[in-house]
Amino acid sequence: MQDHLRRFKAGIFQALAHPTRIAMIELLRDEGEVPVSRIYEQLGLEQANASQHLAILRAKQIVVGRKEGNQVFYSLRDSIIGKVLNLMRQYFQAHLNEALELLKDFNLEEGGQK
Amino acid sequence: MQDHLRRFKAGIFQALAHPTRIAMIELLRDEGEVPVSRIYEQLGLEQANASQHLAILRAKQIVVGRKEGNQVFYSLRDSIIGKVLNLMRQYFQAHLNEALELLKDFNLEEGGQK
DNA sequence: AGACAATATTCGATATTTCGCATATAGTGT
DNA sequence: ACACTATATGCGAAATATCGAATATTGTCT
Repeated sequence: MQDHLRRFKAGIFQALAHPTRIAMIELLRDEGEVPVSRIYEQLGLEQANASQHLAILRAKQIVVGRKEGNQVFYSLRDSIIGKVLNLMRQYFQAHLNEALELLKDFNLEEGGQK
Repeated sequence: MQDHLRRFKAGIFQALAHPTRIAMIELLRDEGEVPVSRIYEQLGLEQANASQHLAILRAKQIVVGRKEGNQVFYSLRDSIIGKVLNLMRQYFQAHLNEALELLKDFNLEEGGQK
């Protein structure tokens, strides 16, 4: 019973657990409602890739799409998600030093981006 | 530049994106500082599995361990993470109906737990 | 209906995550 | 040093996530 709830929450976090999707959410938070083209152009993504990530956000209902003629306009469904990202920014700032260390490690591990 | 920051955030969310780890964080939020044994007994986990999940939380510095004699006591490093989970609960409640639909789908897909 | 534009879905390859089991490390007591 | 307890780590298998390329869907215009 409790576990279902936790799976639900974990699912939301999973949806947030990708840099591209975070960028998308931040974009929607800042710009309101935008067409898909705006999203992948702004973020420099392949159209298909953007659509896949949007599908994930849609599946978790973090984002909603509104069809208008040829295009689909996306927006955040609930400002709470935006707030979560704001809290994360606070968190990041609160631990800036450690975060920088972590970043260094990340980048070392990966060498180059994929 | 921005991307590093997003990777950092995504990494944190990734760490939160597992029901077991959410349970752990909620336990620490509610009980303060507890030894590992308390964690895996309370949550019904294998000792090794609990330790692996704790390692992940430790790597992201969401959790800190304090050695005392034979045992290691864990606690949340920053209450902001607890707040994030609280926000998530708000989110869950705000969209209870849709959430229930999602849960149904989840459970259908999986059939049984793994 | 046919051409075109915007978005979505499918497929296959590669990478990452998760688990259980086995083993390793570190601290305590004799 | 040895046994014992608490916690951590390494390994291999199965599941999941990610990407780019190709294709499908849906809407618009003529």
